[in-house]
Amino acid sequence: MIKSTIKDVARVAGVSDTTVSLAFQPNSRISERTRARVLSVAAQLSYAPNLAAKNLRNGSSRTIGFVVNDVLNPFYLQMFRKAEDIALQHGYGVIFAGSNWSAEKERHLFEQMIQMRVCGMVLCLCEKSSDGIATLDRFSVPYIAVDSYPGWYAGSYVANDFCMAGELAAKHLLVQGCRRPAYFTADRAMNNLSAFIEMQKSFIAYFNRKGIEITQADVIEAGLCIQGGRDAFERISVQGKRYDGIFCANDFCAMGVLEAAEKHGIIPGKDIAVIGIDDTEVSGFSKISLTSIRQPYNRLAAIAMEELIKAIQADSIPNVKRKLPAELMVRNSSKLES
DNA sequence: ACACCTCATTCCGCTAGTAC
DNA sequence: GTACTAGCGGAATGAGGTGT
Repeated sequence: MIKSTIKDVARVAGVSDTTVSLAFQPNSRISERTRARVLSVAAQLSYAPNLAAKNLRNGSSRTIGFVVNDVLNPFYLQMFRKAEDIALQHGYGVIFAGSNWSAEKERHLFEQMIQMRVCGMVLCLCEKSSDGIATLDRFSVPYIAVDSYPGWYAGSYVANDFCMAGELAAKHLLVQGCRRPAYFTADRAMNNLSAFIEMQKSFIAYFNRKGIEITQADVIEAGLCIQGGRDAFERISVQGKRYDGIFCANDFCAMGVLEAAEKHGIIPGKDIAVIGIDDTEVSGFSKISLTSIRQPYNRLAAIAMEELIKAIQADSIPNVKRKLPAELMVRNSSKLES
């Protein structure tokens, strides 16, 4: 525990506490000789400026909150890393926290961050309740939603274009010759997320426009993990359903589908085309070679953080509504032999 | 005259202590 | 039970002192 204060350093260095404070600020109005002496004493006494007191005086924490749904999810971590880089460049720190898909925990995290006096927040919303957003509005905390946002949300966002993602998947499957497509969505706890619904709608609509019917029966609750994909494929096999193209709500689910299909003697990339979304690092691994839809998570995090900091510095509300395009990464799992 | 530095004061939000 | 006050640790700043 650091026990030295600015006064201790000032006493030992033979200067005032003001001079100690100035010594820790670059380009401040003290001589380099005094600065060196003060910093040397500070080092001897293991003194570090007290951030809490600094924040107390300034009325600002220079900290931005970043709340996601699942801290273990690789693309949330990827966004966090980029957002933190941008924040640091502007002299801000970032606190990262996960709601674990719970509206109650989400609101609790927002309240905690308000009490910590964060300057603003970047949000991956669980979309199950508007209470959290109402709380941020009540305390005039600037925020930007990233990745996706629910229908009732009226604030700023930098989101992925999930309609485009659904269409890219559908178009690719159709070109590969698929005529019996299915959509493997998240499990019941999460499949109301706008991202999954948008992808589902645009995927189905594209096929319907091309005269291929997809009904609710072809929308399979699978989940976002490998086991979920395996189990869902086993279920449809037992039911006797045969599909020639499957679009999964994420890459892990798609990997489970690849494995289960092979177990049934159905070869992905030959008998069935499989597409995931997120383009995780393992998807490109040659043994897996999963076709996936790449979302521009780094750009998304960077734009959101830049816009948020701009608004904080201007003491205004962020004003950005952007959807970033997705990109299809074609690999072996979806190349059907015609 | 100028650079460098000190001093005194104010401000911030919260809370323990005190007075009524 | 309520209201008020002091003090916590720094930053900021204007006024003023000191040395060259």
